Amino acid sequence: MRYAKDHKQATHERIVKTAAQRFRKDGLESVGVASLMADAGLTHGGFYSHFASKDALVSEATAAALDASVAEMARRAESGGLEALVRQYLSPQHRDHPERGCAVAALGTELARQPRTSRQDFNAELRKLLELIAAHLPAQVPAAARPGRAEAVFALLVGSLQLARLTDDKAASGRILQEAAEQALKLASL
Amino acid sequence: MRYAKDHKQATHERIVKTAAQRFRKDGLESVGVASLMADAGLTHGGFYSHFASKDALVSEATAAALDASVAEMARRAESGGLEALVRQYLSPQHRDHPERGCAVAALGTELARQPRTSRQDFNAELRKLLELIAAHLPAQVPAAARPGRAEAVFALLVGSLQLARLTDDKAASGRILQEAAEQALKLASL
DNA sequence: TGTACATCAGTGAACGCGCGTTCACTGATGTAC
DNA sequence: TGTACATCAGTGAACGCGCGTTCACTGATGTAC
Repeated sequence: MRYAKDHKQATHERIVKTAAQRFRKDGLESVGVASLMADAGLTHGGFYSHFASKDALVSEATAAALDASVAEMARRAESGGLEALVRQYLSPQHRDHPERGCAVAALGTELARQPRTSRQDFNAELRKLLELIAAHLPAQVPAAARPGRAEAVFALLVGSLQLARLTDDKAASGRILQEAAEQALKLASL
Repeated sequence: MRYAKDHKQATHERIVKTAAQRFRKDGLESVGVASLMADAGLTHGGFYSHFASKDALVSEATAAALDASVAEMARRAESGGLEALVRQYLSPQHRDHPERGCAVAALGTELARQPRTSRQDFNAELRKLLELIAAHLPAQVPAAARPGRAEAVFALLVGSLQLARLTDDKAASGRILQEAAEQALKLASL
């Protein structure tokens, strides 16, 4: 072959990574194939030698985005426990940079409208994320209660971040984040 | 005038109502002006004698959608307290019918990307909703803690409904709703 | 070592289509005489 | 009461544009001789 053997794969990953950012920043429908490929330093024509359709990219990029978040959250939890994970999730930086943050908080309502088959990989990542939280709940939470508790904690994180992003008053937004962190940790340890 | 004096206003409201449903069902960008007007029994040309732009309709229809939800939630809370509100919000019917449900849960991530000015009316409705929840928190919650607590409770509702809509496993989805209802009521009364 | 060839990642023109928006019009009906 | 006119909510053709997708091609480079 005329290119290094991992050349195409590297390009593929670059497109996915670019898409994962753009989708979280601008939404699934506002990001066109041409503008996306330009962002990745390519022309739009080559897109279809990498993906069967834009939908296929949406499916792959949203799962990749969530996968990266799960990895980062795992690192946080490893070093600072659930509290570190929660405080990072509900930080002003996360609120102000959806393009690098949780794909559920950034794209949740749009993804819910996506056909089931396009969401499979995303859902697998979501299960990993919930297991991660469940594993880092305080020791006193009984095993049987952990999955449900993890879901409630994560739901609170997602909802709070979205409310903080929706609110037009910056002070209120910061208050929501802080309050939610306290409530999330309280809820986790009940 | 050749039409009854409230004729145009009635048409305007019909378009807004149709849009409020379609947007919650299909998202803000998937709903075109022509298809929307057809749904309301009109042709697309007349749209601009009712609204300055599609964005103006988005702004008006999303606020109207949330306003209707707030009214319904107020009715629930009036008759059955916070618990009735929570159980209705986290019901399978609400999960399966976003077109008639809460606009935050249906459109939250898209609305967060909308320009500030387009979200003003929506945000006013959101504040009303939070005040409604705050007013129906248990009596023992001190006044100072109520706004923050209401935000956390609502965030949990929004996040849970979105997770229940995202999950591809129907059983897990139902479990999320039930768990969240318990946790929300617990969180409200701490 | 040097040259000819085959490969294929990436290019860019072109496609049909639906989008938001504009505008000259139609025709039903309230008002004036 | 009957007719002529003015109003204006709603119609539908047309606009430029960007969308997702296709495809004949280019040209850099690894391989074969």
